[in-house]
Amino acid sequence: MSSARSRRKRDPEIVIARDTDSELSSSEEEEEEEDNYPFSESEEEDEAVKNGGKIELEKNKAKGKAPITVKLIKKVCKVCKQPGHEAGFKGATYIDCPMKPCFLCKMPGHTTMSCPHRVVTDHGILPTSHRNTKNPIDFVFKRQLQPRIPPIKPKYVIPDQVHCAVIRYHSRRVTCLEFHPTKNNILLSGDKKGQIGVWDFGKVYEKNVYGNIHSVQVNNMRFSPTNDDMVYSASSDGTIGYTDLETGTSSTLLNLNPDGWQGANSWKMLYGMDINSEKGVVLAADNFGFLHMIDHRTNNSTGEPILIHKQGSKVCGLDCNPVQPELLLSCGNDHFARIWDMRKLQPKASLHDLAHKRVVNSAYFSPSSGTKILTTCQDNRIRIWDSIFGNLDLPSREIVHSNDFNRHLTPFKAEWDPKDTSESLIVIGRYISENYNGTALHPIDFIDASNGQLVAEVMDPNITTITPVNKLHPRDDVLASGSSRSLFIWRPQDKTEMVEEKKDKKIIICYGDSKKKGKKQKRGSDDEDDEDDIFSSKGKNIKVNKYQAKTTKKTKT
DNA sequence: AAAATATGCCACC
DNA sequence: TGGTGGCCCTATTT
Repeated sequence: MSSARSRRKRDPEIVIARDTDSELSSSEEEEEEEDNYPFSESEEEDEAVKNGGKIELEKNKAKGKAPITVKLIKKVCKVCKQPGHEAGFKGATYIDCPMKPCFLCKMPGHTTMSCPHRVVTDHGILPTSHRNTKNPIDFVFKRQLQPRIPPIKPKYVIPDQVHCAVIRYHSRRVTCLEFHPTKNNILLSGDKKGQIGVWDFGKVYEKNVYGNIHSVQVNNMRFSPTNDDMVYSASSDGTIGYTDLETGTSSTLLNLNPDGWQGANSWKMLYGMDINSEKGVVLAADNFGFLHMIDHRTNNSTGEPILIHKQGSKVCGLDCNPVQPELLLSCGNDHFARIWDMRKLQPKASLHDLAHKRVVNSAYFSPSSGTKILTTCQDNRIRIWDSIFGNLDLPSREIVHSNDFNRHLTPFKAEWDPKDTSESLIVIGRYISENYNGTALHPIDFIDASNGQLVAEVMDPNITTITPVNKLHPRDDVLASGSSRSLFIWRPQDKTEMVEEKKDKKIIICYGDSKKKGKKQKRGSDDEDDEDDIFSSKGKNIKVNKYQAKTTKKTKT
């Protein structure tokens, strides 16, 4: 029990609900800095390395002394297998393999530690050539649309404090999030296993998990524009589900694998999905490059699938323009984001192809005017096109940002703040960690897309996992994050404190792990009788001193 | 506490 | 193009 008390002392704002787990090892850990870092100065070792390691040295034979046998295991870098250096974490700081290009900007000649994009506040914008402003449409845009966009940027409100959380809510990692269109405290979450969670984070304890909708990962969810209770979901099982959140009843609107498993080469998966309410269609795209459409009123598919990306390549995302219903944006594994005219949907008939260097995880029109485009690419760059009416050959800005592909992680996607009328604030999780007072944490970055400035980096010492899934609330100053199997709700610090004065404190609920859940899977919804498991892994007792989201400076080591 | 494993999927040949 | 190998700051379990 003393451990629980001491944790509270360190982190007074967090109340652990249902703390049945009393064996939290009190945290004497960190800062032990066992300096065994394998750059040994010993002659023997140097020689050993020269000789290719793993050797036996026999000394002083001639002098008749007993032979000294020294066995050395060859120390090689786990990344490049070369001796002389080692890559990996040293404490909370990751040492790159010098033989590899920089893990952040991908340029050779330096490592991530010394990458110029790592330490600067503007995250390294790469300016592109000057825009062509002679375009007449651009002129119209500047006269008619631009005045609506306020010239002065609002002061950003950053939700930087964990307000509440459900730990290990899902049994597999979270893949997508969606806020309810009208109920402010309802968050939908999809996971790798195909389950969809409905969480009332206002009441914190109220949650529901639907496990019967999909058999594998949910890639996208959208509420019906005509009925708040109904949700469309696209899954790697090749189906679009249509679920009533009140009753849990679900129907399948589209099934791309009606004949079941015929091998990996033919199994279709659905990724990007969006709804065009003007046209009354649900759009979804598969991993073979095709776009599928479903009539939203009859719930029947309309027409044949259309090839919109390279044949056989995955379409990662779809986005309908919020202002111009004729405009559709897609992105995919063929390294392109494409702008489409809905009236002219046919192969190779896109209005524009936005070239990228790697897979494009996401592409979004800006939320209010629909005139900007934001993409997230696996080449560790966020790209912004400031006007779809201008010259689209090159992005207006490229922002170097750590959001690599990793098979174990849900792909990173930069998301607009839907409340920011200046259409500049974006949020995206960061892959690489920073050393925050001895703890490796992966922050969530708020970036001003208009200039590449890092506005804020938010993190919580209890969240040691990478947080690739983030969504900003459409109306409130709330950030929802999916990190591994857990969900987090962030609110601005000052507001949180106001709430705390009159109400209780932040609550973190913890549920049992997936194994335990297996025994009573049938009940699907409430597993509250499961044993709690409070931050059971490394994060629980980390000592991190006060940090400030807006002005955080990394502790360099 | 090191090692396995779950796994998808992208890059590359 | 299809097959194969990597897997270069994962998370979790054993």
